[in-house]
Amino acid sequence: MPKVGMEPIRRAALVEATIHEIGAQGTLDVTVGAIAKRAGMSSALAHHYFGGKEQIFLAAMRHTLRLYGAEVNTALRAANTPAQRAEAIVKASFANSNFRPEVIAAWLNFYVLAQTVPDAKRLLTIYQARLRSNLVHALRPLLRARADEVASRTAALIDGVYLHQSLVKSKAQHSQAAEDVLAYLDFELKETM
Amino acid sequence: MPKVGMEPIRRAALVEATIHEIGAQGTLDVTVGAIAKRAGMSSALAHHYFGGKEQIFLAAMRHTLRLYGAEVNTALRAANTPAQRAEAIVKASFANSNFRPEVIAAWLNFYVLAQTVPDAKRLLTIYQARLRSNLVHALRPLLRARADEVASRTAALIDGVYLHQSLVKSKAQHSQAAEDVLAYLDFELKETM
Amino acid sequence: MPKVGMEPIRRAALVEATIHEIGAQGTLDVTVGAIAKRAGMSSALAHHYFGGKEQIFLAAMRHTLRLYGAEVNTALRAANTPAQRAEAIVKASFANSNFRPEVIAAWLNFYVLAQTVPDAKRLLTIYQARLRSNLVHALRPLLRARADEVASRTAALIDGVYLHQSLVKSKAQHSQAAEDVLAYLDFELKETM
Amino acid sequence: MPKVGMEPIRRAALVEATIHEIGAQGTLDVTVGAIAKRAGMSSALAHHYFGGKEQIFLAAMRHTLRLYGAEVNTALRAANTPAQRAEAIVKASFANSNFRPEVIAAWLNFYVLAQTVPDAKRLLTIYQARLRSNLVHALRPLLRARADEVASRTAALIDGVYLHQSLVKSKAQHSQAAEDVLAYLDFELKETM
DNA sequence: AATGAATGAGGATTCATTCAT
DNA sequence: GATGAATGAATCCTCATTCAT
Repeated sequence: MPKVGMEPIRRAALVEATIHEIGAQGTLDVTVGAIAKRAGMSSALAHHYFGGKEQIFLAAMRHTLRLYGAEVNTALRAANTPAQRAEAIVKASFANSNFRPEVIAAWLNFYVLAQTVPDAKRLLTIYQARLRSNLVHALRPLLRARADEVASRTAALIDGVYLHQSLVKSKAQHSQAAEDVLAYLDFELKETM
Repeated sequence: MPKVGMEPIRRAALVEATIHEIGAQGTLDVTVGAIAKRAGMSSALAHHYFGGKEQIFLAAMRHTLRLYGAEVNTALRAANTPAQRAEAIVKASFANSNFRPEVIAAWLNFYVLAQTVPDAKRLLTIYQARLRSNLVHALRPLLRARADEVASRTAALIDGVYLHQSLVKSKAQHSQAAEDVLAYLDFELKETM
Repeated sequence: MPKVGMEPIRRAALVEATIHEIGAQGTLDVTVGAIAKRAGMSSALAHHYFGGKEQIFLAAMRHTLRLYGAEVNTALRAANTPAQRAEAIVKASFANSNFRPEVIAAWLNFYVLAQTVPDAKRLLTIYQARLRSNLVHALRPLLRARADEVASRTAALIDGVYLHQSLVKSKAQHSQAAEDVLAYLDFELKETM
Repeated sequence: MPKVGMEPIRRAALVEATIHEIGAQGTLDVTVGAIAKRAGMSSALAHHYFGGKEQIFLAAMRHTLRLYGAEVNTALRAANTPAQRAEAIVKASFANSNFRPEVIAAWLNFYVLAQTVPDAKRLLTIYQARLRSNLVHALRPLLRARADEVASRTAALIDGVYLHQSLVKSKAQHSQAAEDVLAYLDFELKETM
């Protein structure tokens, strides 16, 4: 039992536990105690490391968004043409790591958190801006003036698919979801060529 | 002051208050007391009429969905061509009565409620099925086999636009939102003709 | 068990219990639960009626100060000469109802509360001002210019005697304490005559 | 940095920090963590050196009383006549080092501590006895039989002035306070001569 | 000597819900 | 029909204290 340098380990465990707990309950109505228990520690320690429930939630958000961002970046780096770039972004959005029931539920609840907690709103806004920016960048060479419009629509479509998926607790069919959005993109792109 | 016949009035007042309260707080974390106060009665009476908090929420959901359904039906009745029918559905989705901050926030939270409360999930599922069915019905003559796909996409797009709007507390630009989705539909339809 | 008009009864019971509890513990470190229990109700009800611990304390202070003020007024009304008035004030300060262990301990702790809670400080300041004013008024005809000085000193002496008494848990000897201060006053007055 | 011989330094730092913390908060409701932080060490170390919160408080009391005692002794050694001795005691009571806001607040809270902790009561009782004894000793040659009475009164007056001062957060006017009590003493003494 | 890690216990506060009137 | 009265249960958070290193 190491007694030093526990902080990053504990924090990571709590963040992980928070996402799973929110996912399991489908609500932000989870107790710090439940999160801490799942993370294998006392609720007092959770408070010690994060200062409060809200900060725990925010850390979980940051973690989720960071993971998502990393997924997108990795996918982008493997893409060579504009079309591949756009496709990469969409596929990353529905990658296995993101499109799991608990993450979908967490995502939905982050939107709720954003209604109340300014920092949460800020995080989500940044995420949306980055997503749109990535899409515009990929689509500009192909769609010119329409790139903005299509990017916005694609972004909304992605979130809409997530929202729908939150109702279907059955194993999330990520390939299906990705295909759905990709079909739309293809449609737009074929049109132009 | 008649003592009888108050029930429907009280219930309506509570439902109305619930939506506003959820909208104002942006959360389901509203107290029965706050709802009852806004509705001008004691929380005990709220319980008397609804039996519990969950039922109050469900009533608020039913009310919201019913309003939305009515809006769609009215619009549909004024439409004559398939294209007009599709357009009517989209426009109704963003009508003034639906696309207001408090209703948007309530809508988001209904999705959260659906994660926990089976009846809530059922209601939302019914809503989605009806929306899709309406869209398919309208689009079939125009898009044939692709009608299902486009209907699904349109439905997801509508919800995605709602979700995005929940982050922008500024006065919801319903016309803008409707145009957004309609542009997509036009795009699909022109393609075919 | 009457179910209506309980508020004043409950509030009075809580105030009473608060003073006794502070007296018994000798500290402000009493729990709302303990106070409520002593008053025969749940802590939730205590919060319902007072809004919070601080307000309970403040109500207890107001009650104590009001009782003291009443004692003084009653005594003053029975006094005819200036000398009798001064004596009445001192005697009232050490009357049975005030100079009991629990009240003495409460008094001490009110001074502590006043370090933190502005309203508490205000109450104590008002009490001191009134005491001094009463004394000055009584002493002016006898001591002329020295009335202010002697009044201040008498007031400080009264509080000092209280403070000393807080250390002696044995049955407070109020007559002794009153005599103590009265001896000082007599000394001042004889000097002048 | 020597690892040995730290104990007295650490203890002194903690005692000092305790008085300042109590003074700053106006309450005994200070955390060991806050005290330790102010003293520049971990709360674990504070426990290591003192064994517990109560002992830290008691050490702070002892320190304060010892300082006061030293101040009195120094002043007494410079006094030659009985009258000078009495005056010296009073002046020492309001010396700059004692009559500062934080010390006044600490003093008040020591009285509270004495309600609960027997050792604290013992310390305060000893202090009072010593003060009275010093005063009696000084006053006996001048006042004979009345020395006891006047000593008691003076002691009570000193504490009363402290108590009043605890309400006035403005810079403690020690000279004023001392004059106040000295005026009383002069009055008693002139009377006799 | 010194501290980060860790927790159990406790306390203020909130709230849905029940009940007597 | 309507409400004030009342509470149990739950939750966040704090803190003194202990312990391994």
